[in-house]
Parts: sequence; structure tokens; C-alpha cells
Amino acid sequence: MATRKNVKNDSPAPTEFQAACYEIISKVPTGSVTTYGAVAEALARRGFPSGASRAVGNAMNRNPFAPKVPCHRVVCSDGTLGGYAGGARKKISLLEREGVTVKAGRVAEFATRFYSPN
DNA sequence: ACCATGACGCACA
DNA sequence: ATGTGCGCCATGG
Repeated sequence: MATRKNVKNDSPAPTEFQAACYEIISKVPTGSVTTYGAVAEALARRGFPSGASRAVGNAMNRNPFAPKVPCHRVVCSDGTLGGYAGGARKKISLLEREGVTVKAGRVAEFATRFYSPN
């Protein structure tokens, strides 16, 4: 039985940053959405550098727990969808399936749907 | 240790 | 309202 350290792991353990991201996103309720920037702020409150919205996107992209972790509920600050590892189409499906309407690549009633993580 | 990449955000024109 | 450019941070090679 090879020791873990000698085995090449396809699913590397998440960094502290990523773990924090996933934890935060997990709190976003069904039917609501949050933004990369909002998550970044929550991270800042947790001691991480502020303004890491882009890094958050990176973490989502590498999210090994998708769709366990609802990363599809994370959109851009202007209400546009942003990206999705499974394809934009997929992201839209998941959202609408949860009651979130997407119109012209943008979340309908964005301000109302928006959820601020803590 | 350095350079390149990317699911962002914001200011400007 | 739309498009372009620049800045920011965490990762991977």
C-alpha cells in the first residue's frame, strides 16, 4: 500500500483559500445568488486579502465538490452570469431549475435575488 | 523564484 | 448602454 505522499493525487486537497470559498458559497440559499466580489469580501473578513474576486473565480473553476458546492449561484457583480466549468448553458439550467430566471445572459431581479454572504 | 493564466471588478471613453 | 483597458489575487507550470 503506497503511502499517500508517494501517490500522485488527481484531486489535490483544497487550499485554505479554496476551502473558505466553498464554505461561504455553501451558505447561499437555493433561489438566491451571490457574486464573486461578495465572496471576496467575506473572505476578507476572514483574514484573507481583499479584492480577490478574481481568485474566487479561479477557486470555483477548480471546485472539486461541484455541484455539491453550489458554485452556479455565484455570478458577476453586474448580474451577468460569469463563467461555469460545465458550460454557461448548464449554469443557466441549474439556476432556472432553482427558480432563478435568466434573461439575456443576466439574472432577472438580480438585486432581489442577491444574497450577501457573511 | 519567476512568468503566465483566469468562472472578476471598476473606471473611462 | 456597450466596449476596452488596467488592476488584483491565488494557482500552476
